[in-house]
Amino acid sequence: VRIDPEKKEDRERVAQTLLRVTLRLAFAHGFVSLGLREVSRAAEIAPTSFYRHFADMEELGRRLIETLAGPFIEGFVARARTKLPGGNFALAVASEAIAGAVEDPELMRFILAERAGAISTFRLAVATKLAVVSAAVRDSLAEKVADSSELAILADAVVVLVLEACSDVLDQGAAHAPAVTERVSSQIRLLLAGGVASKGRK
Amino acid sequence: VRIDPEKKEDRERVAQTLLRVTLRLAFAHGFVSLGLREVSRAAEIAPTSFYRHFADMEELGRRLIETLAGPFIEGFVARARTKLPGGNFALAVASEAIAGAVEDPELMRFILAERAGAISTFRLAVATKLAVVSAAVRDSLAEKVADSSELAILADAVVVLVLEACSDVLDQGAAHAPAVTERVSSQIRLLLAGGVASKGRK
DNA sequence: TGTACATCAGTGAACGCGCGTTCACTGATGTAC
DNA sequence: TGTACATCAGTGAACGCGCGTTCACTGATGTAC
Repeated sequence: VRIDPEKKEDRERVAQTLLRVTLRLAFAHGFVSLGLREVSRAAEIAPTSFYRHFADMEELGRRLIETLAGPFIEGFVARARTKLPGGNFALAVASEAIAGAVEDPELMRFILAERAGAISTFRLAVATKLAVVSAAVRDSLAEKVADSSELAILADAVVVLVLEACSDVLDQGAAHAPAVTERVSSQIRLLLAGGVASKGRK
Repeated sequence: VRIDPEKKEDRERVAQTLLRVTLRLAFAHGFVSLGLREVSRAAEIAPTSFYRHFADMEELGRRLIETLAGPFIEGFVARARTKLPGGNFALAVASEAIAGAVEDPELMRFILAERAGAISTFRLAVATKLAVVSAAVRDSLAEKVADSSELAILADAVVVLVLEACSDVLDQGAAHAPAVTERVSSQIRLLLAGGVASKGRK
């Protein structure tokens, strides 16, 4: 017995609705405060139908990270790559990440909140997704910074500053995106200037 | 009718217990997931007694930030100050903050989680407390960095990096505190090297 | 082509449970005079 | 000193409510032959 592709699409659509609706509700009150019934109600399905898609809210949360947060993060890394060559990749990542935060604030808030939240499995899963960004920044700096241990801490610092900028944009509104981008760009430039200078010293 | 100082102490002790117990439970499951009955049970008082101290969980949360998080943050700024003069204040803040995270992981997790969490009033309140750190770092750099706008973004970047280091220590355990301190110190040094270098350029 | 059977998303009823909150009461302590 | 009264933290009983979960069922669709 094979699966009808049309039915599969329907099923997938409901699951996506549950994920999206959860992000919307989590934006206001936080993911951990949400219940299966609250989410089902907002998605306009019966509470019992929830189980056709997820075993519980924890699994839904894991799927949020895997199917939405992961691609979202990889997306702005990919877009930053298309800006090369000829630019500073770290600055491109910052600007693309901020654009992502403006485009999908609910998803960005979820990533920021769970990255620092109390649920350790979520923290770890988000950190794993963000490691992609850190690695990409590291590669982009490999030519400019000789010391490989310095390379890693520079890249990680860049990622942390970029995430902080995204958080600022969420709090201050999309109108402040240019100012926040300018600010984080300055921070990254200063940081990298230090890294390059330290190479020069050697 | 005046208040007996001894009774006042008793009352204060119960309130402190509620705050402490909330931090302990929030460390595991997150503050927003906690209920008044759960907290009261852990504090070994009747659920109805909760109302003698706080109107609801939200007020308890606000008091956590005001009476525990605030002094905690001011504490490591103050300790960093005593290390001066003769040292780099930003590095002292980093090392004292990490020491604070090791000493009181539950409070540090609460600060980190609510700083990035979904409850906007908590985010704002925590940000206000952390602004003290940023301002202190800014003052300490005033002599080394000429440009005052650069000064502010440098100080803010330092604070963000320090908080990230605290988060790393919570996740990796106190044993890694020296390594994490070393790492964040390097990041701060590179950042400040860039700041000082940019001053030299002008 | 028709018939019997399998799969599976969605559902309503029902369950036991823990929640936040109100209420009236207790008992220890302090104040007035 | 004694007596009457005020304050106030703590409590147990009780409430209505929403929760997560189980269950048996429906109906649409796909497969076997």
